[in-house]
Amino acid sequence: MTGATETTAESFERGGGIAVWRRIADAIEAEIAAGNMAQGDKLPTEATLAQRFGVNRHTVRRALAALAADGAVESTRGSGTFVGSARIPYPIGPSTRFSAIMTAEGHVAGAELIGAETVAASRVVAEALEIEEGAPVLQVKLKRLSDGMPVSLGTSFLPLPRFAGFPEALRAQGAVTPALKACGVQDYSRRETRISARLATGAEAATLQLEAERIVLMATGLNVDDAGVPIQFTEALFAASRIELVVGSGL
Amino acid sequence: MTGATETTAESFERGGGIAVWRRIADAIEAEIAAGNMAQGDKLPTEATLAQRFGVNRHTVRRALAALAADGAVESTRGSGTFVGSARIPYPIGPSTRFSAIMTAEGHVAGAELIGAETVAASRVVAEALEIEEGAPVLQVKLKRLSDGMPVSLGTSFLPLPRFAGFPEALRAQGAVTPALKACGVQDYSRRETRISARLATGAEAATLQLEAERIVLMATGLNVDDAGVPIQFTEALFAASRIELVVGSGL
DNA sequence: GGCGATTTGTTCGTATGTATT
DNA sequence: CAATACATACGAACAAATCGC
Repeated sequence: MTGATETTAESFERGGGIAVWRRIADAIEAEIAAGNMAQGDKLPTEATLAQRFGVNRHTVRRALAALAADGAVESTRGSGTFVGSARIPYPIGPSTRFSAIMTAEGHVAGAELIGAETVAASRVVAEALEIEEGAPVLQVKLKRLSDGMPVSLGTSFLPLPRFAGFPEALRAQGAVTPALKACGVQDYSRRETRISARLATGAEAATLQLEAERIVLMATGLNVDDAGVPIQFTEALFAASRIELVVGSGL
Repeated sequence: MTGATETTAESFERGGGIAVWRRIADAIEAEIAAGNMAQGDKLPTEATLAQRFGVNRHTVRRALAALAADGAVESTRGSGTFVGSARIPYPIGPSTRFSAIMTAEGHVAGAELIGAETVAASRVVAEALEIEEGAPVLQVKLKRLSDGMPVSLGTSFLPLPRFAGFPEALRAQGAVTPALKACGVQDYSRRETRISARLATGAEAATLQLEAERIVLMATGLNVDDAGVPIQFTEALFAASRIELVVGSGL
C-alpha cells in the first residue's frame, strides 16, 4: 500500500471538539471514497491502525464499528477488516415481485417459511386490512434468499378465513405469488409503502446472517387484490449493506 | 463469587451465544414496546442499569447506543436517557415538494443555502444529467428546516450554464420550486429515487443537529423538466429517527 | 447566579473468548 | 497446533453538560 496519503497521528489528538474515533472513521471513509482502496481490499489490522493513528485499539474499533454498520467495511473474526461491496438495487413499486426481481438481476431467488400462526389483529394491522381489531389473522414469517444469501426478512398478516390455506400453498410452491393464486388471488398490487431505517435486533441479525449492530431498511406496506380488497399487510426488513431500494423508474 | 446477582427476570451471564449487550438492548426495547414507558420518559441512569443487569457500565452503554442509533431512546449528557418520539411521514413521489409537504402537515418550512459552487461533473452525475463527464455543474448544498428543526440535508447538481442564476434565485425566493421557475423551469418531476441507509458522518450529524452515530436515510434521485430534460441530480439525507419515507398512496 | 453533585461521553488499560489462517 | 485478528467485557479516570440547591 502507498504511504503517500497516510494521515499522521498529529491531527488526532484528544480533546479537540470532535471525538477522535469519529475523525478516524471519517478519515478511513475518505480514504475509501478517494478510490485508494477497492472493493474487498483488506484494511490494516486494528492494532496497526491504532498505532498509526496513535490511539488505543478501542478507539479504532469504535471507528470501524461505525463504518461496518452501513456496510462501508466488513469485519471477519480471525481474518480481518475489508472494504465492503456495492448494494443490489431492489425496485419498490405497485407490482413488486421478489422472485421476478431477482431472476431479472440474474440471481436465484428462494423463500423459506419460518413460521405461520393465527394471531389477533393489532390496531395497526386491523386498520390496514380493514377488519375488526382483534379479529383472527394469519401471521406468516418468511426469509427471502438470493443465491442462498438471506436478503430480506418478512412478516405478513393475511385475513382469515380467506387465506387459511396460504402456508401450505407457500410451502408447496416456494414463492408468494403462486401461493396467493392458489388462494384465489389472480393478481395483486402494492398500495402504499413506508420506509424507515433502524438497527437490527439480535434475532433479526441472526436470521439475516448479519453481524451485530447492522442497519436494516424496513418497508411496511399493504397489498390489495384486483378488486382493491386488502389481502396482505407486510413488513420487510432488508440489510442496508446489501440492498438499495429503488422507487419509480417507469414501473 | 457471583452468588447474589439477583436482578431481573433473566440472568445476563457472559459467554452464552448472544452478546450480553445485545440481550440487554433487546430487553430494554421490549420494555418500551410493552408500553411500560411512554414517549419522553426518563430511563434509569447507566450506573443503575449496570447494577441491575449485573454488568459493567460499558456494556449498558453499548446497548443504549444501539437503541439510540435509530431513535428508540435519546441520551443527553448531564441529563439522562429518554424514550424517543415518533417519526414524521415524508411522501416521496413524482412530484415531491418539500415546502408543500411540510405546509400540508402543519409545519413551517424553510430552506437554508449552505453553499453553491461550480465543480466538474463526476461519472455518476454526468450520466444522470446526460452531459459529458467533467463538464461544469453547479453544486448546491442546502438544509431544509421544519419549524426551525433541521429535517434534511441536500446536495444537488445542476447543469451549467442553464442554472447559473439558481443560487441567487434560491437566496431570494427561499424555496427550490420558485427558484427553478426563475431559471425557466415551469414544472418538473422526479424520475427515479434510490433509497439507502447508513450512518451520518461527523459533518452531516453536526448539520442535522444529530448526536454521533445516528442513522440517516439517503434518497438520491433525478428531477426532469416538463420536456423530460434532466435538470437536477439530488441527494437528500434524512434523520431516520425523525422521518419515515412514504411511497405511493395515490401520489 | 454560582457551585457542587449527577449523568452521560470519551479514552486508555487489561483480560479473555473465538474464529481464521 | 500455534499464531493472528477480531469480539466482548471489566475497571479506572477524566471531560463535559446539566440540574438542583
